[in-house]
Formats: sequence, C-alpha cells, structure tokens
Amino acid sequence: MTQKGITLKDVAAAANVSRATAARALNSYGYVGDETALRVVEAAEKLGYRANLVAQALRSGQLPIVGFVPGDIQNPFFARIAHDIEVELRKHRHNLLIASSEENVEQEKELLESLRSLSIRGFILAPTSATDSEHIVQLVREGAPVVLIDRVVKELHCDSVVVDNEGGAGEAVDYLVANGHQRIGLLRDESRIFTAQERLAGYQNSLQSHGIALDESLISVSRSTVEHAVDATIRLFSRRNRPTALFTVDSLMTQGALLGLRSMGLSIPHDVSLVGFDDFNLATFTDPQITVVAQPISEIGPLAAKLLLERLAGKKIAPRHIRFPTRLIVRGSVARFSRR
Amino acid sequence: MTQKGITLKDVAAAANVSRATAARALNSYGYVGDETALRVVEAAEKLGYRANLVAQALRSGQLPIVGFVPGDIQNPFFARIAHDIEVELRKHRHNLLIASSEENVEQEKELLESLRSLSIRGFILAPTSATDSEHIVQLVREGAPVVLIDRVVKELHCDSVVVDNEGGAGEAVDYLVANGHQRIGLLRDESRIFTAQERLAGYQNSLQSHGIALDESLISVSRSTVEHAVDATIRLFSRRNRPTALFTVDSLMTQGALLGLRSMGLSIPHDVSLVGFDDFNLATFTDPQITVVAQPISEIGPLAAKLLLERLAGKKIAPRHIRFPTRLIVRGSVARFSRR
DNA sequence: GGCCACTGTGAGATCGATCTCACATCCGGA
DNA sequence: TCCGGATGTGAGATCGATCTCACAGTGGCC
Repeated sequence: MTQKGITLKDVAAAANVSRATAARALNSYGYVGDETALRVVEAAEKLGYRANLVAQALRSGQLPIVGFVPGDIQNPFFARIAHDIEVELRKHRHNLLIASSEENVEQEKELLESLRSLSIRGFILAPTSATDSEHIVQLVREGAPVVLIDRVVKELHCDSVVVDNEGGAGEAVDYLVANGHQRIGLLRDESRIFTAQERLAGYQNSLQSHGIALDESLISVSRSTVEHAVDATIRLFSRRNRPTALFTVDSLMTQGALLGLRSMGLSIPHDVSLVGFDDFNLATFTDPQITVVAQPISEIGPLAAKLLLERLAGKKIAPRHIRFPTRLIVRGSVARFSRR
Repeated sequence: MTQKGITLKDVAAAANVSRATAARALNSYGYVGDETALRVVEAAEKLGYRANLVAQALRSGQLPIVGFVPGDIQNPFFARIAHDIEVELRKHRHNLLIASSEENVEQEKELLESLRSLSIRGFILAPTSATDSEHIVQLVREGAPVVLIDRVVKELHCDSVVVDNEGGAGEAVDYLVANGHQRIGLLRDESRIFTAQERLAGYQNSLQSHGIALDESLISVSRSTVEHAVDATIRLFSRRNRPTALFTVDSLMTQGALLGLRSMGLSIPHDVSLVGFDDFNLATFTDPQITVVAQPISEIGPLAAKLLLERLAGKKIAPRHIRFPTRLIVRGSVARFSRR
C-alpha cells in the first residue's frame, strides 16, 4: 500500500542479471561489464527504482538520520538552528529528526532511548540539565556520535558548540555600569540549565570587578516563559528600593520584562535601563529598541552539523569544544543614570 | 560501534529458547508457556534488550516516523504546529521528521522523494504550490497517507486542515471599511501559495460587497519575508494618493509593514491604519498594539496529527476537509478615518 | 483404546540490499 | 602450450524481527 515495491530483484530480473550484479552496477563497485551495467541502469530507470533505505540501514546498522533534541523547537533560537542543521545535513543526504525535550530531563531520557532503537546515526543535543546527564554519558560511552549545542555537560567527552555566556553577560553588565548604574537587577531562569549558570557568573564577575557588592534581592528567578517573567519582573520592581537597570538572561525573559515594566507604568529607558541576552526580532520593533547581547546564531547550527558529519565520516580526534564570542548591540534601551 | 547489539537472538539464547518463542513471549502473541515467557522477559530485561526498529520496519515496510514538510520551520506558525504534532505523535510512539521545503517546489519534490524511500508511514504537508502538485497527487495515488495543512491542493483526495482565509481577510477589510476607510492597501505574497489566493479573494469580496471599486495600484506584491515586505510597503506608500489603511496577509509581512511605515515616518494608526493576518507575539509589544485576524493555531497541529494517525490505523473513509474559523482581535492599530 | 483439539516450541522463510565466495572466461607471458 | 592474473557473474549468506508451518506432547471425549 505504501511502497510501490520496485525492488532490486525486479530490476535484476528486468535486466536479466542477478541481484548481485544489479547492485554492483547501481552502486558502481566491483567488476561489471559496461554493457551489463548500462542495461541495469536503464532497467532501474524505467522501473523507477529507488533503493529501500530501511533495508540498507538494516545491513549497515544505520539510518541516514540525525536526531536533534532541542529544549524547545518553538524557541526561535532553536528553530533557526534546526533549520541550519537541516540544510547542512541535506547536502550529505541525511535527514533530521527533531524531538523536543521541552526542558524536561525525563522526557529527554525517553527521547534518546527511543531514538537509539531507531538506529539513528548521531545526535545533536541541547541538554536540559547540566548535572543529571548519566544517560548522555552512557550514550557517548557506547560510541554514538554526539554534538552538544548551546549547553555543555561536565565530564562529557564529545564535541560541543556554545557561546561565551559569561563574557557576554559580563559585557552587558559592564555596559550598564559604564552608564552609571549600580543597582542592576538580574532576571534569570532556573540554574539547572547550563547557560543560566554561566550568565549568572558573568553578572556576578562584572559587578565584583567594579567593586559593586552583590545584592541578592536584586536577583529574580523564574521559569523561562514570557508569563513567568512578567510576574518575576513585577515582583522585582515592586520593592521599595528598586533597580535602576535590568539584565535579562534570554529573549523570552526580556519580553516578559518588557510587558511587566509596561504594566507597572515604568518607561524604558527613562525609569529603567534594560539589556537582554540573545537578540530577537522583536527587539527592533519596540520603542525604544532594545540593547542586547547577540549570539552568532547563524554559525551554531552549521558548525554543529559539520562536526557531527565529520564524526560520522569516522574522524577520530579529541573532542572539540567551540565557544563563540558574543556581541553587544547598543540600541536605545539604556540611559545614563544620574542620582536624582 | 553505534548499537550495543543485544538482539533477539541473544535474549533467546539467554533464556534457552528459540528466537520464535522469545518473540512470542515479548510481543505476547501465539502460545507460550507461562514459565518460558517469564524466563524470556527476565532475560530481556537483564540484557537491556531493545527491539531494533529498523529490522521491524523492514518486515512491516514502515518506520514509526511521520514526515512533516512545512514551508519554513523558522516561521513561528509552523514551529508551533510542528511542536503540537510531535506531542501528539509521541503518544503513539511515533517520531517526527521535519524537512522544510523553504517554499520551493523543487525542494519539496526532492524531499518527498527521499522521504518515500525511507519508508515513512505518512506525511503532513504544507504544499508550496497550489497548482504544481503532480508529485503529491502521485504520492496519494500510491496510497501514502497524507494530511495537508494550512494550504490545499485542488483535486487532491486527502484529509486537510486549513483556516478560513477568505472569511478572515474579509472580516479584516470589513472592519477597516466600518472605520471609514475606502482606500485600503493590500500587502500580499506571491499568488502561487494557496493562502495568498484565498486572502486576496477575501479582500476583493469585501471591497465589492461594500461597493468599493478594486484599485490594483493599492495592491503590493512581494516575497514573504520581512525585508521584502519593507520594500513593498515603501513602494506602496510612496505614491501620491496613498492608502489610508493597510491589510497584510501574514505576520512576516505585517512586521515588514511596521518597519517600512516607521522608516517613512508614518505613524500608526494616525497616518495609516493596519490589520494583519495571523497573530504573532510581537503584535502586543508594539505601540499601538496591532489588530489582527487570529488563526486557531493551537488546534491545527493536533488535529492534523489525529487525522493522520487514524489513517495509519487503517481508517478508510472519504477525505475530511476541516476549515477553522478565524477571529478578529481588535487592538489599537486602526483609527476612524475622516476626510481631512 | 483411539482420535482430535489444544498447547507449546523450533526450524526455516521472509523483508531488501549488499557482500563474500566460488566459478567461469579470457588474455598475455613464459 | 600452459598457467596465473584480470574480469565478469551468480548463488547464497547476512543484518534482526517476525511469521508460517511442522512437530510433539497432553488431555478429553466417544
């Protein structure tokens, strides 16, 4: 019903040769007479023969499929990366199977389990947890090619492509300090995630290097969704001695902050200065436009795909850990702070 | 290297039975002694046996994978749908393989070809072209389960899930007319795409029903990207007798219009009123917020997945064509027009 | 007592592509 | 003239799970 079912056998019969010879002719290996080869190729064409990849996979043990497990495919960051990976894989006749972990470790484990029994060739993975990673370690130990993106897992010997979260966050805070801010709020997500930890560290380091004491009450934690970030923002700015500036650790939280501040009647940058991590299309549509730390998002996917394809091709070298620099894009959401 | 390689044979050996019996015990069919079954299950567990899906697929002719071919995963509309489909499929132990056509018919053809040789079970497809569809017709004719979303192809006998584009566009234009607008511009993408045609028709019908003559010079065509839409907007509003209101056919074009109008110093809704098709998160971040025709996006993916799964389960009924209504969300981007 | 239905199990075939091995030819050089 | 290597081709095995068929017990019933 599903497959028309023109198999190699049919082609061989049509060309009056054995299956072995037909295979040789079509895949050009071994000895085949010119005339025979031609006959086979023509028969294949006439019948519309397409090799059954599943059968090939059974022999070779591998399907031409790569699994991508992002935190959330709806996040434009991952959607972009998925797209780029797919383009790269297509060049090598591989397909991309996307299974979103929804930032849930248990789901991540289940997904990897199920992808493994599919004989998938390799994995590109944004691990949900920086610590609960035994399942990934196991995967790598068994020899499955794995490339980590966006986030890294300690003690894991595989390629990774990440961004300089600490440096980027530091640069953002430096910029706020340079504009006279001292009470700088931080809106961040749960620390389980690797990037959150690094960005927090960047924030702390920057403050410290400027001799500004860390004030825990300026840090607000929430889940990484627009809705939760709105609440966290309101909480943060409802206290008496509120921050004069805010740094948000990802684009969803930046959006939440924007909405939260607006609902409180606080204007940017007059009342509050704002810098967000991760550029997003919305940032240039607001008034004022939002100053952000941009990630080189267009490079992450293609590079991750390339690293993985090299592994698939059998490259045996030490794991490579690529870390891209970030870039501060100054727009209009930061104002100089002067004691009022 | 990739698979540890515990096969049914190993389990059978460990349990001291034949492969056939082991299979019976694990899949519970046919006759197996209670004790034997227990022994097999225990052996399987101890060895950590997982059935090789590729081998199963070779026999059954089908992998537990569904292919999704959207116009572009980076489009939040499709990203959301992809996510919803995936969730639905996961409940039935199926995986989702995403291959973006990038709105290119040739690429769409190639992708479908390559997915077919993968023995994929079914397809959810947003066809790039309303007319060049022989390849899809062919697919359906061969019995492959196909569900079309967002767009429909004429003369194609398969399930589809779309939105009332014509009605939605009509409602948007009605609303503008009700606010006193007569010179209503249209920013639309290439007509090859089904939704574009329908939305254009809605625009035309609405004007006609209000006795407003169609003015071709008020219609601007561009590719559906923010950048192209910016240019098209500027072109449209540079002419002497410019529109007092604008209707944009998708969210990318709405964004382009926003940027284009801003760059020309035209303010919304003072100088130009705006209604867009398709709600998008940015719409509530702008000032004023944008009035849009919203699609019930959260229902499309799950329904498409359900229809497909029913087909996979063997349901043999006439193709179902679901068309969801749209909803006008009035925000602040439309002002009453009074002759100045 | 004998026959049949029901249970339980294993040998081998099957899915489709590919690979190994064996068997033919054919040719040139010794 | 004979031999070894280079060519060309096919039969059959293989990958792993599953299914068909055959076979062997066991029990019940006439």
